[in-house]
Amino acid sequence: MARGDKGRRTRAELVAAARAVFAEKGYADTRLSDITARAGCSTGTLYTYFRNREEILAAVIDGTTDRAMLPGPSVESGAGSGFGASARSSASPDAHPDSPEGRIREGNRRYVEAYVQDADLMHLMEQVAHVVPGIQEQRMMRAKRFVDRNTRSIQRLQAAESVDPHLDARLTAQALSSMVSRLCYHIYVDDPDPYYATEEGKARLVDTLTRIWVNTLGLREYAGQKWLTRQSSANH
Amino acid sequence: MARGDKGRRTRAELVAAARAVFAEKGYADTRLSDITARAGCSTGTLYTYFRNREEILAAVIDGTTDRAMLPGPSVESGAGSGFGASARSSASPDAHPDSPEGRIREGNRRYVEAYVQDADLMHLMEQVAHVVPGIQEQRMMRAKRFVDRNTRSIQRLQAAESVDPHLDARLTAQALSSMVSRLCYHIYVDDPDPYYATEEGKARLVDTLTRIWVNTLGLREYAGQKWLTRQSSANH
Amino acid sequence: MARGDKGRRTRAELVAAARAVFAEKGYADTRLSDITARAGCSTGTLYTYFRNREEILAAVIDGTTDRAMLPGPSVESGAGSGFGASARSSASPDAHPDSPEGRIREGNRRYVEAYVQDADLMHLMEQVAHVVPGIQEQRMMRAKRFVDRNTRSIQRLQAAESVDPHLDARLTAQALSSMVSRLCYHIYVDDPDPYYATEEGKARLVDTLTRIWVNTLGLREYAGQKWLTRQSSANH
Amino acid sequence: MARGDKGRRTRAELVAAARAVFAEKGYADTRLSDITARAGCSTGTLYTYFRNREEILAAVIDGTTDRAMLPGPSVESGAGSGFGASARSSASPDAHPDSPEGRIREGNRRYVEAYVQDADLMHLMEQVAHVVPGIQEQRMMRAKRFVDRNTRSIQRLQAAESVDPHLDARLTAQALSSMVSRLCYHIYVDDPDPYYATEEGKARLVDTLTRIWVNTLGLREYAGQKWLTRQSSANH
DNA sequence: CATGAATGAGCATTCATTCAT
DNA sequence: TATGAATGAATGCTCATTCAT
Repeated sequence: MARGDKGRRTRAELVAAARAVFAEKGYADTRLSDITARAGCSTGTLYTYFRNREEILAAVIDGTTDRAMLPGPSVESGAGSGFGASARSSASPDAHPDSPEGRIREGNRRYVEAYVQDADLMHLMEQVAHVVPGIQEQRMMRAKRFVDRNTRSIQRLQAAESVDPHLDARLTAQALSSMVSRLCYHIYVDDPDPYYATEEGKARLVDTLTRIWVNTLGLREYAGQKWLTRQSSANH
Repeated sequence: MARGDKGRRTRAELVAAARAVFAEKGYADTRLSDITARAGCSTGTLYTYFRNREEILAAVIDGTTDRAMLPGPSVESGAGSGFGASARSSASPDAHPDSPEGRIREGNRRYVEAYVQDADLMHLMEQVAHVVPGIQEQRMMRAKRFVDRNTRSIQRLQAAESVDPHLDARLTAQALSSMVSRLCYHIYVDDPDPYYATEEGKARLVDTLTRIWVNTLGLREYAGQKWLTRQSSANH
Repeated sequence: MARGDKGRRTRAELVAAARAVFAEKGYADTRLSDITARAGCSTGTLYTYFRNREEILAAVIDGTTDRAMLPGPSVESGAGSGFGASARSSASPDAHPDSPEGRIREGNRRYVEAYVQDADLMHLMEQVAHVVPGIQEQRMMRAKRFVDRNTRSIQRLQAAESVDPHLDARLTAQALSSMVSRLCYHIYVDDPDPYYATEEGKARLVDTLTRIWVNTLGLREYAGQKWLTRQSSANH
Repeated sequence: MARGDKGRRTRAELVAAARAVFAEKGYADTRLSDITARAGCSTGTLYTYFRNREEILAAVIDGTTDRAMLPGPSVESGAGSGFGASARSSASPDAHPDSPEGRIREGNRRYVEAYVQDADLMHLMEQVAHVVPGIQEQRMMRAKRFVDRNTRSIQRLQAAESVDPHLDARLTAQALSSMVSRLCYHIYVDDPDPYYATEEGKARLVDTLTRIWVNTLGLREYAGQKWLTRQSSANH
C-alpha cells in the first residue's frame, strides 16, 4: 500500500475514476482498464493500491459511506433516542423539530438530500449488493441498527399509547425504512424525474414520506386532528 | 427452434435448470455449461432453443411471469376500479372483502403468496434488472399500471373525503407499492426469516402491510375508531 | 446413396441449392444448413446423398464441368490437332474457320461463352482451388492437356516457320492459357463490367484475346500484313 | 498497442509467425494458437497487437507490400511515362534499357524477382482475396493504376503507329497484366518447377513474358525484323 | 427416405493479474 | 512508485455430423 504524497493522490484518482466508470457503464461492464484509463495511469498501478476488483469497489463505497448511506429517518436524534423522545407533533412542515414528527421529517430530509447527492452510488450499491459478497452484509448491518432503534421507538410510543398498538413494531420499522429507500431509488435512479431534484420536489417527497410515517404510526396528536391544508396544490 | 414433443420437454428442462442455477449461483456467476449440465444435455442443445444467455434469462422470467409479478394490492378488483369501490372498512382481518381495506388485504395476500412461491425469481430479477437491458423496462411498465390505478383510487377516495387529502396521490401510491415489494424482498430474499414462510408469518406480514396502507391513507372509518386488539401477541 | 425417383430429384435440388448458396455467400461462409434450407429439406437429408461438405462441393463442380471448364482455345479442333492444321490465317473475325486463327478464335469464343454462363462457378473454383485438396489437381490435369496440345501446335508451326521460333513453346502456351482464364476471371468475376456480358462486349473480348494469341505467335500471314481497320472504333 | 522496444520485436515475431503458418497450412486452416505457438508467446499476446484474425492478415500483407506486389512491367519508368517513352527497341535481352521493350523487360524482371521472393505471400493473397473483404479492393486498386498507365502507353504508341492499332488498349493492358501475374502464380505456386527458381529459369521466363508483350503490341522495329536466334536451346 | 433434435469437439476472444524494467 | 507487455485460464458460441423416430 502506497502512502507517499503522490501515492495518496493517485489512489484518490483511481477511486474517483472507478466511481465514475461504475456509474457510467455499470459494475459488471466495467473493465479495470476502463478505470486506469480514466484515472490516467497504467493497469499495473491499480494493483499498487488494491488487491483486486472487489477491493476497489469497497474503496468507492467506503469513500462516500460517511455522507450517504443514511438508512432513514431518526438517524440524527442521538444514539438510542429514536424519534419518540418528545411530545408535541404534527404532520405540518413546521412541527416542532424535537417532536417525533419533527425528527422523522428531519431524518427523511437528510436521507433524501444524501440520496440526491449520491444517486450514482446508490445505483451502484443496488447492482452490487446481490453479487459481491460482504457488501450486502455491511449494508444490512447498518440498516439493522436503524431499524432496531426505530423498533424500540415505536414500542415506546405504543406503550405510551401514542402509536397504533396493533402494529408489529419491527415489521413496521422495517417496512417504513424499506419504503423510504425504495421510493428514493425509484425516483432518483430507476425512473428519474427532474422535478424531484428541485427544492420543491424534494420538499414534496420529504413531506409525503413523513406523512406516511406519521399516518402509519397513528401518532396521536396528528391522527385526531382535522386534515390540514397545504399551500401548494396537491398531486404533482 | 425445436417444436416436437421431445423438443418441448428439453426446452422446459433447460429453463428449469437455468432458474435453479441462477438462484443458486447468481446470474453473473452462472456459466451456460452449469445450466446444460444440470439439464442433462450438451452445450449445443442450449443453442437449439436460445440464442444466448439473455434469451434464456428472458425465458426463465417469462415462464413464471404469469404466476408471480403481481405488483401489489388492489390488482384483482377489476379493471380501473382499484380498492376504493365500497364503503365499509376496517383494519381487522375480517373486513368485508369488498371494502377498500378488504381489497388491499386481498392484494397484499396474493402478492405475498406469489412472492413466497417465487422468491428465487424475485432475487434473480433484482440482480438482473440493473444489468440486462429490457428487463427493467418491462418490469416498470407493469408496475406503473398498478401505481396508476392506485393513484386514481386514492384521488377518488380523497374526493369522497375518505382519505387524507394532504397526500400526494401518486407519490403515495408509488411509496406504498415500493414498500410492499421491498419489504417482501427483505424478508424473503435478503435476510430470510423462516417464520415468515409459515402461515402465521405470512398472515402477520399481510396484516402489517394492510395496516400500513390503511393508516397511511387514513381511511375514515378506521382512523376514527379505537385500536383493536389482536389475538396473537404483538411484535414477533 | 439414394437412387429412387424422388431421390434423384432431392439430390438435384441439393446440388442446385449448394451452387446458389456458394455463389451468394462464398464457400467458406456457407453452412450446410444454408444449403438444406434453400433446398427445402432437413439437415439429415444432405447426408443421405453426400458424406460431407467436400463431397457436395465436388458434386456442384462435376455437375457443370462438362459445359464449362473449357481450358482455352483450340479445344475443338479434334484430338491432338491443335490450332495449327491449316494454312490461311488473319486476325480478322472472318478468318477461315479452319485456319489457326479461326480455330483460336473459335476456342476463345467458346471459352468466353462458357465463362459467362458459369461465372459463379468459376468464382467458386477460384475460392476453393487453394483450399480443398483434390480440386486443384483435377483442374490442373485438365488444363495441362490443353497446354500440352497447344505446345505441340506451336512447335509444329515453329518448325514450319509460321511462328516466332524464339518463343518457348510450352511457356508460351501456358502463358496464353493463363491470360485467357485470368482475363475472363477479372472481367466476369473480380470487377464485372456489364458491357462484356453483351454480345458486342463478348465479341470484343474474343477479338482481343485472339489478336493477342495471333500477334504473340507471330502467325506469318498476319505478322507481315498491314494493320487492318475495324468497324467499331477502338478502345471501349 | 505496445510501442516499446520489446513490443516491436514481439509484434514482428507474430507477423513472421503468421506468415509462415499461413503459408504452411493455408489461411482457413490456421488457428490463432498456431501463430502464437510458433511466435513463442501466449494467445493473449496476439490481442495486444491485433484485434482479430483479419487484422493480423492485414499486417502480414502490409509488411511485405512494399517489396512484392509490383503489379507488372513498366512500373519503374517514372510516373505516367509507361514503357512507351523512347524509340529504339528489340526483343533481345540487350535492348536499350530505355526503349519500350527495355522497360517492359525490366518491369517483368522485377516482377518475377519479387514473386520468387514472396511466392508464399502470393499464394496467401490468392486464397484470401475472395474471402476477406477489403483485401481484394486494395489489390485491385493497385493493379488498376498500372493497367491505366499501360493503357495510356499503348494508346500513345498506337497514335505513333508503333503499336497494332486494332488492339483495344485497355483490354490488352489488362490481358497482359493478367498473363504475367497468372503465369507466375502457376509457375511458382500452383505447379512449382524448380527450374524457374534458377537464374536461367527466371531469365527464360522474363524473356518469354517480354516477347509476348512485344509481339502482342507489335512493336514496329521488332515486328519487321528477322527472327533472332538465342544461345540457350529453345523450349525447356 | 426424410426428419431435426442432440451432440461436443473446437476455436476465438476476454480480461484480471503479474512482474521485469 | 509507475509502467504496460505478457500471461493463460476461462467461456461463449458454432456447426458438421449422427441417429432415433
